[in-house]
Amino acid sequence: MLFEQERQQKITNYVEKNGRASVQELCKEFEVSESTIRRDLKVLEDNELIQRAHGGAIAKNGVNFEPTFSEKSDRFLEEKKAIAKKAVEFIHEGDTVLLDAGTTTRLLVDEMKALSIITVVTNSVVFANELENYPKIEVVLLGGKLRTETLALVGPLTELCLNQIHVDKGFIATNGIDLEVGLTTPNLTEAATKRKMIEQSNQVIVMTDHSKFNRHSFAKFGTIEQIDYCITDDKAPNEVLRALEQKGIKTIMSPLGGE
Amino acid sequence: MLFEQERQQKITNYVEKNGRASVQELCKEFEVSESTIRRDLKVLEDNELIQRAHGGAIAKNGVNFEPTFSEKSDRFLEEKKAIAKKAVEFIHEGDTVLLDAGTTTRLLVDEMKALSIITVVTNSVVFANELENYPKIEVVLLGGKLRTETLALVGPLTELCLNQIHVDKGFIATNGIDLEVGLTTPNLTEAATKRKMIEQSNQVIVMTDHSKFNRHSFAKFGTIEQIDYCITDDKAPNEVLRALEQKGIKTIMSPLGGE
DNA sequence: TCATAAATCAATCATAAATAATCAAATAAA
DNA sequence: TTTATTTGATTATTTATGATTGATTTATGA
Repeated sequence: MLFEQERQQKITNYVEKNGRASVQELCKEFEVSESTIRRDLKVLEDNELIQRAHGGAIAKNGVNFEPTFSEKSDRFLEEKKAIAKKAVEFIHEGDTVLLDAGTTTRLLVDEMKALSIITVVTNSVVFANELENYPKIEVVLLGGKLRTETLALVGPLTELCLNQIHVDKGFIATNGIDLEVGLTTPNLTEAATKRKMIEQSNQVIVMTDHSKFNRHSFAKFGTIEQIDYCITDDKAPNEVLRALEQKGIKTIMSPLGGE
Repeated sequence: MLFEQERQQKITNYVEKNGRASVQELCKEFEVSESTIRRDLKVLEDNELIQRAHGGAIAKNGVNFEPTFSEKSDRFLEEKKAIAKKAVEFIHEGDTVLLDAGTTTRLLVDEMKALSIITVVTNSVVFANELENYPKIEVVLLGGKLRTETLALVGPLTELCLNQIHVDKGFIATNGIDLEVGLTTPNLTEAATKRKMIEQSNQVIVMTDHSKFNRHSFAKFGTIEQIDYCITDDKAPNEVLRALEQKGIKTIMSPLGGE
C-alpha cells in the first residue's frame, strides 16, 4: 500500500511517461477510488506538475503544450491579480526593480504599464516583450540560456549579469513557501538564478498566492529570513502569516477584487 | 478518446501543418461533431493560435507560408532570402553560432529551423522567441538594455555576456560596407556590441545585400580585414567583391531564386 | 445588380459523463 | 483512549458533447 505522496509522485511519473492518463486508467493502476485519484490530480495541478483535463490529466512539459493553454488554465488568476495590484504600490518613480519570471509576477507586468519612469530588470523574455512598448520604462533583459517551458533565462550567464547590477526592489515568485524549508522551486538552475536575484535586491518582495504556503518543491533558493515583504491573497493561512510577522517580515494580504 | 485540450492542440498542429483545414475535414479526422469542432476553433482563435475562416480555419503566422506584412515591406527581401539560404550552409551539427540582430540575419532564423542540434547565441529577443519552439536548437540570449526600435539587446551588459562566450561562427549584419571605412552602423552602442561579437567569433561571416556596398554610416564597428566570409546577392558591385577576394576574404554571391 | 439556394454558423437544449462536495468509515497519529 | 488524516461511497453540480433550429454568410444564376 502506497503513501499518499508516493502515489502522487508515481502518478506524475505515469502521466509524464505516457503524456496523458485518464482517471479510470489511474484507478486501475494504483487500485484506489476515483475520488482519490481526483484529489491527487488536484494537488498535482496546484503544484504545477501536471495539466488537468476533463477525464484525466496531460503531462505538462510535454512538447504538446503551448504557454497560452497553461495561461488560460492558470489557477488562482483573480488572487494573483489582487496580489499584483498590491505589489505595484511598492514601485515609485525612479526605482530600479528586478522582476522574476513567473505566473504571479506576470500580472505585475500589466500593472506596471501605467507607471512613470522606472527601470525594470527581468529574466523573462515575455515580460521584456510586453514592456518594450512603454517608453517610460527602461527594460534590461538578463542574458542566459532560454528555458523553453517558461521562456525564462537561467544559468551561469544570468548570474553573471546579475552580478553587475543591484536593484532597489526585487519581486520574486516562488513555488513553495514553508516556515521550515524556506523558498523552493522545482528546477535547480532556476533556483540558482533566484538565489542570486535575492542577493542583488535591496528589498526582497515575495509574491505568492495562498496555494504555495506550507508546500515545498525540490530546489531551495532562499530562507524565510531573507524576505522583506510577502504579498499574498486573503486565503493564505493565518498562522503562517503571523509567524512571518514575528520574524520581522511584513505581510500584505490582498483582498479579492482589489482595493 | 482524446481530452478536450489534447484535441485542440492536435487541431492546431493539423492546421499549422496543412496551412488550412475545413470543419468537415476536422470532424472526420477527430471523430467528433461539427459543433465540437466549431467550439474548438473558437477557443483556438481566442487564444490566437489559428485564424478562423468561413468553413474552417487558416494557420496563423504560417511558419513557411505567406510572408508577414513587415516582411513584405522589407526592401530587397528576395535578395536577403537568397543570402540566408547560402549562409545556412555554413552551419553544421554541433556548431555554436552567434547571430546578430538585423533584417538580413532575420531570414537566416527561418532557414535554421530545419537544422539539427546547434547552439545559437543572439542579442535579438525576436530571434530567441522564434527559435524557442525548436527543441534541437539551444538558445542563449545575451543580456542587456532592450532597444525598442530593433528589439535588440545592447550595452555594457551585452558585452559582458559576450566576454563569457566564444563561438565557431558569427553571422553579422551591417548597415554599410566600404573598402576604406570598413563596417558601420548608425548607433554607437550597437556598434560596440557588434565589435565585441566579431572579437568572440572564430569565423566572421558578414551578411549584406548589395545596397550596403560603398556606403558608410556613423559608427564603425569593424575593419574589412576582420571578415572571413562575405555573403551577398548577385547585384553586389563586382569590383568591390574582387577587392575583398584580394584581401583573402571569401565572397559568396547568392543568385536570386535560391540555388 | 438582385434574388434565391446552399452552406455554414451561433444559439439553444438535452444528455451522458465527469467532477466537486459531503459524509461516514477506516486508518494513522497524538 | 481521542484526534486528525486518508479514503471510498453517495449526492448534487458542472462540463463536454451532439442534435436541432433559426440566423448569417457565401455562392450561383438571372
